Amino acid sequence: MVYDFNNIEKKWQARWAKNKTFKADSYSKKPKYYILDMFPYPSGSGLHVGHPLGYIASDIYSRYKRHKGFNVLHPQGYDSFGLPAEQYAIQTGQHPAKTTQENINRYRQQLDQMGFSFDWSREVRTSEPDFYKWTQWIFLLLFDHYYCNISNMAKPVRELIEHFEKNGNESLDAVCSFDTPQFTYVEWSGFSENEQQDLLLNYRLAYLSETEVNWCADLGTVLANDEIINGVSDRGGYQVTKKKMKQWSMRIGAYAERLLKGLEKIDWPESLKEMQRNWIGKSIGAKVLFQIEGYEKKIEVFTTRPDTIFGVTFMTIAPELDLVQEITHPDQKEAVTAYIDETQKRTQRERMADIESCTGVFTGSYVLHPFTQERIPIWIGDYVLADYGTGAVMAVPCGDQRDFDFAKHFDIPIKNIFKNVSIEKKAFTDKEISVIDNSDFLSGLSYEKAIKIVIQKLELQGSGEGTINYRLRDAIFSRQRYWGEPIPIYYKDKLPQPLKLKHLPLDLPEVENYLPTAEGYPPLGNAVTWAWDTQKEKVVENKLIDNQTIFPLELNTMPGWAGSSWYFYRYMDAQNSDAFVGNKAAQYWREVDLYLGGSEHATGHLLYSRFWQKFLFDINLLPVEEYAKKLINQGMILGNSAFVYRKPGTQSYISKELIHESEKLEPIRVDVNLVNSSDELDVESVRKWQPQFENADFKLNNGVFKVGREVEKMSKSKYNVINPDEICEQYGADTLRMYEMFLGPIEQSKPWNTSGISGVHNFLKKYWRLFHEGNDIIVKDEQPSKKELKILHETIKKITYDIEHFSFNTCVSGLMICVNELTALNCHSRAILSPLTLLLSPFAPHLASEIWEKLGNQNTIDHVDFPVANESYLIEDTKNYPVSFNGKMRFTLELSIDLDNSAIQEAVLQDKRVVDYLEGKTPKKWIIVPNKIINIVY
RNA sequence: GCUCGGAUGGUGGAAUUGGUAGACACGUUGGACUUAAAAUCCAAUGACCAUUGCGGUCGUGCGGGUUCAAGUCCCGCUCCGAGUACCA
Repeated sequence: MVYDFNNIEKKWQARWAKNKTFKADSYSKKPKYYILDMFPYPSGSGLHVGHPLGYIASDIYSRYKRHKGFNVLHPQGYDSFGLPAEQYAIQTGQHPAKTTQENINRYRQQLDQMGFSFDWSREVRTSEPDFYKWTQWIFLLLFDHYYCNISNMAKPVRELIEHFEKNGNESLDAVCSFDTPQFTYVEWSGFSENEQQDLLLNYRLAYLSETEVNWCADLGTVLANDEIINGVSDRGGYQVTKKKMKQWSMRIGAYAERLLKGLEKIDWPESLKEMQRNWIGKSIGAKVLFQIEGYEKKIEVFTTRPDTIFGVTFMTIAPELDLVQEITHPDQKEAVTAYIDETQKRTQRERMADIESCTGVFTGSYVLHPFTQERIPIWIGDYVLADYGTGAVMAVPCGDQRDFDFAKHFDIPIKNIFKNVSIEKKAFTDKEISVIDNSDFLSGLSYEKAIKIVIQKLELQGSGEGTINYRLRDAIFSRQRYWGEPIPIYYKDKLPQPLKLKHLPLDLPEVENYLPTAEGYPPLGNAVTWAWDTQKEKVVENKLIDNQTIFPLELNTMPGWAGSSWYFYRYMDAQNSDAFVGNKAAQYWREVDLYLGGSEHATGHLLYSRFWQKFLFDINLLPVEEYAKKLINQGMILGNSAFVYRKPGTQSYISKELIHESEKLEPIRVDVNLVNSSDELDVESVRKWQPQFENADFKLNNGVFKVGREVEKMSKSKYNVINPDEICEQYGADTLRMYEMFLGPIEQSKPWNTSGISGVHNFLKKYWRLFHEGNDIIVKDEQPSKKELKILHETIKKITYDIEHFSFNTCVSGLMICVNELTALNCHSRAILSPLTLLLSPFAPHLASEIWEKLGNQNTIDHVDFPVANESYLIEDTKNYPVSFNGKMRFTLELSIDLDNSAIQEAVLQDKRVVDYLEGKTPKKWIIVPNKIINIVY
C-alpha cells in the first residue's frame, strides 16, 4: 500500500474542520498559550511558498504545545484594508470589498490545504465594520487623552481642562506640540470655546495639525518618501512639491522613553530591538536659548555637545521655519526668498541624495552668545532639518563636520576650542579624548565635566537646560484614500469633534469614484450615501445632521497600521459586540506568548502596536504593557528570478551561454514557471505569455535556450512567484511543511529551491513503510529491545529540545536518523512506533493522524500527551571503557583509573589541569577522546 | 558613514556552546533488482599524497593571539547581507 498523501490529507483536513479540533477553549483549567502569526494582507496573487514559512513554524509549535497539555490559542485573520485593493478598484471599477473577499477565499483555501491548525472561529478582518468599529473607538480614546509627564501615563483630557481652569498651563508637565503658547487660568477662562479646543489639540494623543507633506497634485494625494524617485512620483512620473496640509497625527513621541525601556523586558530578536532603538533615536544633550539681537524672541537649539558652546561661530536654521520670515533683514530678503523657493522645489529625496553640496543663505540677523554676548550670524541651511530637535543648530565648525563644511564654503570664521588638536582640514569630533580650551570657565575640562558645568550655568542664568531628544517623530495618521477606516470625527466651526460610541461603526460609504481629486479632496468626498442613522442624528452625504444643524465629516481615512495595532486582542474575544475585548477574556489570555512574523515590520507595525498597547494599558483597558512576550522573525523565502537577454533596440534574445562578456544586453524577467530545473526556457510558452515575445527571435544553443538567474524578493512583479498549490499536489502538504523547515534555520532568509524536496518526501514514504508490509499494517506488541529504546529516547530528547528552541530544521534531521536506524533494525514494536508517531505529529500532522488511527487508537492524536524521554535508557555502558569506543561521552571519572592506564598517562601528563588535580584541585567531568587526550571539565 | 548580523565540502546546512569538524539531506559515482524504465535498496563521496594492507598531511573567509584543546574565545583585516542615513 503506497503512501497516498492526497487522500490522507483531504480526509484529515475535512475531519479537523468538522470536529472543530483546534478551537481554543475560552476558559480552561489547562495553562494557556497564545501563538500568533502576523496576519496576511490578502493580495490578488494568492499565497506563495514564502508566506507559509512562519505559519508552518507556528503551527508546529502550536501542535506541540497542545500535546504538552496547553490550551492553545492559534488564530488567523486578514489585514484586509490597504492600497493594492484600492488601486485595483481604480483600474477596474470593482469594489475593493468584492476583490478583497475573493482574495480571502483563495487564501483560506490555500491555508487549509497546508493543514494549519488555526482556530477559524475567531477569524478577524480589519475591513469588517464589526472590527473597525473598535479601531475607530480606540482612535476616539486617543483623541480624548493627553500624556502626563509626572505620572508618566496617558490621562483624560477632562483632567487637563480642570488643570487649565485652576492653573493655566504654566505649571503643567505634559507632552504637547512644540509651539504651544503659555497661558494663565485667567487667560484660559477668557478664551472662546474655539480657542480652547484649538489649544487642547496641542495636547491630545490623536491630534490635528498643519504638517509638511509631499504633495502630488496629478495623483491627488500625499506620497510617502519611498513613493518618490528623483523628485517625481514613482507612479506616473509627476511633479511632487512640499505642501502644508491639515493632517491627523499620533503623538507616539510621548511614549518614546517607555517604548525604549520596554524593549528590555521582552524576548525579541536583538537585531529587531536595535532597529527600534535606532528608530527612536534617543540623544542626551541640552537646550540652549540664544537671544536674537533687536528682537524679543529667542532661538532655541538642541545640542548633544553643550561643552563646545564657546566654539559657536554661527547659527543655522531650517528654511521651513516660520521664524525665517520674521527675522530676515530687509537687505537679505531677496536672497532668502530665492533660497527658500529653491529648497521648496527640492524634495526630501533630492536633499538626502545631495549630501555633497552645501547650500545656505545669510539672514542678515544675529543672535547673542549666552555667555560672551558676541554677535553670531544667523544662516539658513537645508542641512538642518525642520522636524528634528527645534529646527535650529548652534554651529560649532571645529567640532562638527557639517558645520565645518558649511563654514568653509561660506567663509565663516572657525574657532578652535580643543587643546592640542589641529582643525585645519577637518573638524575634531572625537569627544572622548578631547580637552576643552579657549572656553572661559570650561577651559581645561574633559568633555564629560564640561557638559555638567555648562548645563548648570545655563540653568542658573535661565538660558537653557539639560534635555533628552528623540528622533522618533509623531506618526501622520491621515490618508487621502478610500479603502481604510473612516476617521470618526466631524467638524463644528472647523474644529474636530468626536463621534460617540453609539455612532460606531461609522461605515465606509459607497462611492462612485475611488480616485482622490487634484485639490487633495479625499475620495470619501465622492460619497453619496453614508450608512447610519441614530435617533435624531444621522449621516447623509458627508454630513452629520444633528437637530437640523449640519456638520461636515472628516473625509480622510486611517493608515494601514491602524487595524493591525490591536488585532491580536480581538482574537481573544472575537465575537464580543460590547467591547473590543471582554475583560474576562483579556484577563485569561493576557498577552501573546509567541509572535511570529517578518522583521520588515520592525519600525512600523511592531512599534505602533507597542505604542497603542501602552496607551490602552495606561487607561486600564489591558492587563499588560507589552503584548508579545517572545517574538521570532522568520526569514524570507526568496525567489529565483529568470532573465532573458535582449540586444538593445531589437527583438532578438540570446541564450545565456552564447553571451560574450563584452556584450551589453538588456536583462528582461520571464516567468520562472516557464523555465525548467536546468534553466531551460520553454520558448513556445513564452511567446504566448506576453505579446512582446510573440514574434521575438530566440537564439538557441544546442537546441535549448538558457536563462540567467538572480535571487530576489519573491513578488508578482518579478515573475518569480512559486505557489504552494502545485507542490501540495505533487508531494503533499506534509512534505512541503517539513521541507520548508528542513531548508534551514527559521530566522534565515533563503532562496526557494526544490532540489532537496525528494529527500523529505522519501523520508515520509519510508516512515509509511515502517508500518506497512503490502496492504497490512505491521505492528507487534512485543517488548522493544534496549537498542530500540535507546534510539527512541534519544530522539524524544532531541526533538523536545529542538522544538523548544525553535530549531525545526534539526528536528527533521533527527526524525530522519531515527527512522533510518529503526528501518535497519526492522523494528515493528508498538511501544516504539506509537511515541514516534507523536513526535512526527507537529511536523506531518496528516500522516501522523492517519497512522495513529491505523494503530487502533480510539482518540485522535491531536491532544495526546507528548512522550517524555527516560534518561535511564540513554545511559552509556561504560564498563569496557576507556581504550576504544564509538562516539563521544561525557561523564565523571576517577582520575586514578586513567593514570593507571599507561597508554594515556603520557598524554594526560601534558595537561596542565592534571597537574592542578595532582596538587589537590578537583575536576567535575572528564571527556575522553580515543588516542588523544583526556579532557577535564571543572 | 554609522548600527547589527554573517562567512563551514559541488549545494542546503549540523556541531551537545571550548572537546573526534562536515550530522541529515540534495547532487555525483558505482552496484543490486528489472527485458527496460520508474520505484526501492546497498556502497563511496572535504582536499591532497599513499593506495599491495595499514596509513599520512592539510583543512571551518584572511593574519595574529589565548589554551593541553579553537568553527566556537580575544585582537587586527577582507568580503557579503540587513537596517539607517545631513539626527546637530
